[in-house]
Amino acid sequence: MAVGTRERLVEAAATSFMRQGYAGSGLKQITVESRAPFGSLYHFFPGGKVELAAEALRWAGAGYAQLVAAVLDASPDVVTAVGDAFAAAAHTLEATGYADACPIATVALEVASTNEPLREVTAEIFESWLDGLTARFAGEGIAPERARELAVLFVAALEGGFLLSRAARRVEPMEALGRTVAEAVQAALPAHA
Amino acid sequence: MAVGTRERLVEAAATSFMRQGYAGSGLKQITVESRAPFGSLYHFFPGGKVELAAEALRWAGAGYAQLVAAVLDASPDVVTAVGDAFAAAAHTLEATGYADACPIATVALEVASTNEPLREVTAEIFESWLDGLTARFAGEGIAPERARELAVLFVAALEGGFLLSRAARRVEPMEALGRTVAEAVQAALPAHA
DNA sequence: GTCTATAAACCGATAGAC
DNA sequence: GTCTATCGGTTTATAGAC
Repeated sequence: MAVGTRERLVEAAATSFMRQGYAGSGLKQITVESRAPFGSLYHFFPGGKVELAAEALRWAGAGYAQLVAAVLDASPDVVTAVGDAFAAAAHTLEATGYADACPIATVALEVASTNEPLREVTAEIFESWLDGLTARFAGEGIAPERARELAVLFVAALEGGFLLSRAARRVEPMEALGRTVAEAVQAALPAHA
Repeated sequence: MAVGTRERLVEAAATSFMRQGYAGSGLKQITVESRAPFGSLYHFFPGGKVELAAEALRWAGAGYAQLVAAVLDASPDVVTAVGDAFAAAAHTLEATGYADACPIATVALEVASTNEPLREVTAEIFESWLDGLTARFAGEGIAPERARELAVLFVAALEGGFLLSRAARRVEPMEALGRTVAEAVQAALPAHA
């Protein structure tokens, strides 16, 4: 088999959760879009919706981390790279009609006070993102505590940018954030004049 | 009457949407918590869930803007004020078990690609917040374009801070953002050395 | 006009035939 | 292990009694 039923279920679930949220996504619809029989869902995920969501979030979270890392790796200096990451996010928003954004955020806010197992999954994903970015900034000679602060700023601004730009259907907030976050990173560099 | 049925419905809806999201909130539950007969909901809001949500979002959005403005007004200098706002948000998160955060964000992400009327309501609320903050920063002698960028940074970082802190159930991200955003405002002040 | 009862559709989840 | 039929419960919304 090229792509198994199980993988199609995870992918369709991740897309549906990103665009419609957790409570707004129906399992029926996910199986239809996966071209999977409804019963197969409970064959592969005996834990039902929560187990499927946990796997979809982890899969999408790892993919998004790779995507951001690739954009950051493409630029030689870290300040330009940060600006490019926000520009890439803005471009993706425009290209997809403001549908493709963070695959974790909507669900994370929904489950933060209502579903403890899924809340822990989203916490692990965000923490892994922050760890990777902290190491990257620290590799530029920035002190660890400062590198962590910049990583938090990067992720929070990106998430806030998705929120504001999707609501307004304009990329201006995301573009403005690219400038201010890049400046903050610039100011933290040891070689900063 | 002290507080009318209609106002209780709006308040209960706003709280439910903030904690459980739009799709995750049931009208039945909202009427129970409002101590309102179910039929009264459609008496006051013939447009049903969407009309109730639009009014609840606008009401909560205006209230949150007032809350933030009060915190910012309490401090004489704007840099301290920005730090205080993030500290206040962190304190509220801890005091409410990470339940009381932004009353708009969860719904805004849910409806951004699925409900055009409500998406427009969330866009108007965010834009009113940004307008108020832009005017405040401009009042400090910061150029309009720069003031707008700082307003976007403030709101995006606050929203990203709610997301990261609620997921992790730790206030460290929100506190770190208070420091970095305050620094960004400091650097933009005309009197900045 | 306030409230109860219920309609009609959909939800997550399961049983069981093949 | 693939797939259908359906369970019991909940959803939004409405009809109609009082």
